[in-house]
Amino acid sequence: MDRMKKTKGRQKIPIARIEKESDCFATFSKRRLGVFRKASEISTLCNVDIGIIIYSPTGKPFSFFHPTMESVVGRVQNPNPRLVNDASRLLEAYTRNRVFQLNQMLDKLAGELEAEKERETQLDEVVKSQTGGGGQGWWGEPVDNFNKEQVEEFTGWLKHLQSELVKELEKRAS
Amino acid sequence: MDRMKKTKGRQKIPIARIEKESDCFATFSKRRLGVFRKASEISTLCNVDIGIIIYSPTGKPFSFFHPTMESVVGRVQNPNPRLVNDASRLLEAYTRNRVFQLNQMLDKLAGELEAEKERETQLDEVVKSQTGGGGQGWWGEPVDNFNKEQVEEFTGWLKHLQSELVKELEKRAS
DNA sequence: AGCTATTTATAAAC
DNA sequence: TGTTTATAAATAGCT
Repeated sequence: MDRMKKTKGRQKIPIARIEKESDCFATFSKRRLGVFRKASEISTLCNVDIGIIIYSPTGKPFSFFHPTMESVVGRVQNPNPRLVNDASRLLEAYTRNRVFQLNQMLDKLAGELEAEKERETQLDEVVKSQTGGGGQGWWGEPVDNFNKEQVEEFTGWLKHLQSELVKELEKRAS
Repeated sequence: MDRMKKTKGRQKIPIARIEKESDCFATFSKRRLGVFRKASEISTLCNVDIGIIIYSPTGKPFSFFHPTMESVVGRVQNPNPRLVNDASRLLEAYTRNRVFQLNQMLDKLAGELEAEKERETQLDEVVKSQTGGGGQGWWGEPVDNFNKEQVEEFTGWLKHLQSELVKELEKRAS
């Protein structure tokens, strides 16, 4: 016997702007996850790097990177890096510095709230060892004085620092 | 009467590295299109901006941006497009994403502090300690989203730094 | 955040 | 690469 269908099931919709706001938000949430899942799958299946940035209807940014932002942007794993990627690395330096600042500010503010907070985090160690605790950071150094070793050190340090920062950020965000 | 089925149809596969190269390539082509189609759909349906960069198994980059790269990274004319390639743009978007999130956390934390004045003083201190009390460089700017001047300044800085780094890398290669 | 009926994506084979 | 087919997976409309 044919019982009443519980729902209409999935319906075909035209690929055009969804005007009703609530429907639009709902669709965005579901499909964003769908896109990220597909991205994750292809990166696993084919062992490729992928990065996605998407802004919600309210303007909030969401991102997905696999396996890491660095691998997508910097192509560190690429055995034949091209010169153009160096621009990416430099942007990465900018990013890291920027995020570093923000972390410092977060520390400062959070410290005001929680009084004596433990200060010897892994991140602190990394930063300390790099800045030498003394003068200005690496960004204060004139570019012209870069030599081979410094360039290598620089990129290696960025790589390391980035992973630490990302870890730290994830921790703080949760 | 049941006739022989022409094909097995779609089969379930585990989401794990496809070892056979030809299968991997075929899957990549199909799924890359699938991801881009999904991206296109969500951007149309919800009128949102999205950017994707994906590298093929052979390392070739493919990108999808809607409606334009500029809109995704939220920035206008770049003086030197070659300098900042797709990956760099995506990185910048990532930066924005991070900065956005951190700004939100900062706002939340700051809201729990009482005086706005006090907050600004503290931020100022952090910035000062960052820059060694001296410079007024872009890295010393208060936390905020990029504005036009910053972007231009940064681009100029990047251009200079990149040319220097390229020189170094060329030296290193010879 | 769940539930289905249905549409859509895609693995296999050509 | 492109096409077909049968089945797996995603998701629109409801709750």
